[in-house]
Amino acid sequence: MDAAERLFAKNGFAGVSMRDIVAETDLRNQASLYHHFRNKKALYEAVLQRGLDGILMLVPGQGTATSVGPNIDRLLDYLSKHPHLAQLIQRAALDDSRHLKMAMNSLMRPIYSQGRRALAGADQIWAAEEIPHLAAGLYLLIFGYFANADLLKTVVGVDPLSPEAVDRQRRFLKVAVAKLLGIEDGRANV
Amino acid sequence: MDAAERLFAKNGFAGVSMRDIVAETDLRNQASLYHHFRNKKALYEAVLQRGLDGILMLVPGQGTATSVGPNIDRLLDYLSKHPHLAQLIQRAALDDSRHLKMAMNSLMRPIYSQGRRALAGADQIWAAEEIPHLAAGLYLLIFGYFANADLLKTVVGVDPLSPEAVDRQRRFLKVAVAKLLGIEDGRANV
Amino acid sequence: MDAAERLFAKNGFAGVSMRDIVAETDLRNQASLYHHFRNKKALYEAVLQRGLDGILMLVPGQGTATSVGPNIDRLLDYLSKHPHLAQLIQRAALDDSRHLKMAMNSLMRPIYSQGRRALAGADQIWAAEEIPHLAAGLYLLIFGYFANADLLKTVVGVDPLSPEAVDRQRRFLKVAVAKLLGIEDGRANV
Amino acid sequence: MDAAERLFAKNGFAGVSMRDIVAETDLRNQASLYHHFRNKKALYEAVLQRGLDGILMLVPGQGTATSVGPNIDRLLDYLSKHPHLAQLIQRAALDDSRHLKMAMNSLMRPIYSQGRRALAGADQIWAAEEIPHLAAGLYLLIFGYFANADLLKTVVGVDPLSPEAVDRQRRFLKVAVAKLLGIEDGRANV
DNA sequence: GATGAATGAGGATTCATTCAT
DNA sequence: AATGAATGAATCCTCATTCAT
Repeated sequence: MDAAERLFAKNGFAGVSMRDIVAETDLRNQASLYHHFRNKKALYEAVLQRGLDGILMLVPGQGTATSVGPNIDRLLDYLSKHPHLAQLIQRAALDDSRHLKMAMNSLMRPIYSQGRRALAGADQIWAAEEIPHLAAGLYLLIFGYFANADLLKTVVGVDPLSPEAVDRQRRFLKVAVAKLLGIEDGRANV
Repeated sequence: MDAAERLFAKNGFAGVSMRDIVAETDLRNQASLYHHFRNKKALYEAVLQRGLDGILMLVPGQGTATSVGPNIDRLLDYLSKHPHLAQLIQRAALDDSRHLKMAMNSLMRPIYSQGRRALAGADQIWAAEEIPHLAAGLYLLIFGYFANADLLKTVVGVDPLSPEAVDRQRRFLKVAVAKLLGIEDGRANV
Repeated sequence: MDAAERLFAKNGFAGVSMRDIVAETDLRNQASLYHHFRNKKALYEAVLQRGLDGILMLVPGQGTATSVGPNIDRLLDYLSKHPHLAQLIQRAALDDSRHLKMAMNSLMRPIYSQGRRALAGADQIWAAEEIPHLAAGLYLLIFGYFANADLLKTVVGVDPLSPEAVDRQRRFLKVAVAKLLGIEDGRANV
Repeated sequence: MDAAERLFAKNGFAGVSMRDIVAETDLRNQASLYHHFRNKKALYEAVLQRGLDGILMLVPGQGTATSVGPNIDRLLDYLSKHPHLAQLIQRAALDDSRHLKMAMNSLMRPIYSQGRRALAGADQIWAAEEIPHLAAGLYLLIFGYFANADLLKTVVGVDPLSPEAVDRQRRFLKVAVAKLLGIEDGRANV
């Protein structure tokens, strides 16, 4: 349910009542919801899984050799089109990280493989033990921007989800990632 | 109240009841809480403000010229000693970003000033309009690591708050920030 | 429906939901139940009536002269083969005694006639006004054993429905009834 | 709570709602009830325990040599003064016999000791293995009369709780018990 | 300053039942 | 005859808050 996704993203699991959700629905009664989902948690998990699935479809499957750049493009496109998603995931991470374990592993895979490639190169930027920190950092840079869009808006005063802002963030991210991954050609494709 | 801070950080405002808080206290009655705080929201805001104040004491006041490096050190020390704080702030950002506006402005000030100094330099890495994205990115890299400690633990399998992990993150951050700010001396002080 | 009988016997009318009943059925939907019974009460009454009918077939029709002994045998056989029945009836008696009035009248008839015969004899054991108490007592001795089988099991620690226990109860009842009805030949047929 | 006792006795655990109970109380709100009892089950068990305690105070403690007769008198007095009690216990026996185990053991103790005394006598009426059946029978005769008062009323048409009826039942019980325990002097003290 | 009791509103969930298919 | 979906009312229980003591 789209309504549930928006509400859970904005208010968190505990901050949303079944009443609230039903109120944004054609259904006239909470009982009807229970016909489709066994309970609130089941609804929440369905919403979360749907969101994660959408993201997982963007990242290449295991074994595929990829560079990070196109992944960034795809992620930014998707996240800016699904503005609640990053918040939903951020909240899920705070509430109960187990829900996200599988999805996160998949998400970080390309970063790891890219990191390993960097390690194989001549100028080792990162030690092997630093790769998880790098992966976490890239994840935070990408998802955090959208998850904290509200905060950014009130602090900076500009809508971070406007196409122009997203484009700026895209350019920023490309350069930043290139720098972090040690690809010297700063403004080129990564 | 320390108990309240921990609970709000772990479960969010809506996910914590006055009863939960009282249960982790010497107080035997919810009514006693109302002697110290007008209502739940007042308690929450007091907790949040106390947390933010601790952080704001770390960053230099307006007008002080600072480099980012020492700030990173101070922040990492403080956040690793107050493990709930980053979560509390992340939740506050998701729940209602207005609470954080002032604190965020102060936090980002040194980054802005550093960014402006970079702009004044010969090799302009970032355009003026990208400075907010840079500031957000640095904030995410620093705070996000702690806010998502639970997630990191379940994904990577290592406690991100152990002294060794924090040290690794410190080294990683220093290098990353140096790269992002265009200070070429990668492993040096930033 | 056998499932309904078992459930109503174990949990009482209010303690059983239509969902519970459907769950123990081939039917996949509660709506299907309403095809066969107008509502929950109708289902309950059908179940109860079916149970009572089975018992009423055991006791002789009006006007038939009977001794109590064979009736006891038939009742014990039947009740031990339908272990829920006594509970169902006991619950019905507690919930709404009107349902049982007719059945009870029929059940007590042989006791009354036996009692009247006793009254006609030389040694009047019971006064006419005591006959209802006697009838109630015999009813309690016979049905109560099965209705309280669960309690007996937890208190005595032996399954009261095992063939051996039922046989003991049968012998006990025969002697007890003989004594109460004033038939001196204690261990003989009553 | 007296109101709860009456309601639970009449309608059973599942047949009584917290609303119903509150409605028969000075309390204006269900929440108040939860201040005194953790949940519905706790309230029910408190009510049941209070009822059982009242009965247990009537039967002599362990080791005390007693005859059954005075116990019958005391029980009849008490049960007729607390008309819901027998129903409550009967329902508890049907719902979950474990609640009653201790109370039942205490109740049946005098019967057992009396039974053992009978066994020691010259004319053994009951075999040792029949003693539990005898005890159960006496229990049923005594408590069943009150537990099934409603049923008796609709069948016989006379109020079984009227003083006259209780007196009749008392006389009936004394004779019946004397006969069952093999005390020949039918109308004498047992 | 602390506590036990009370309370109205709302929390999630289940109830018996109906209706279109 | 059977089912999936819907629904209003009721279920138990928790919420934040207040008040007298």
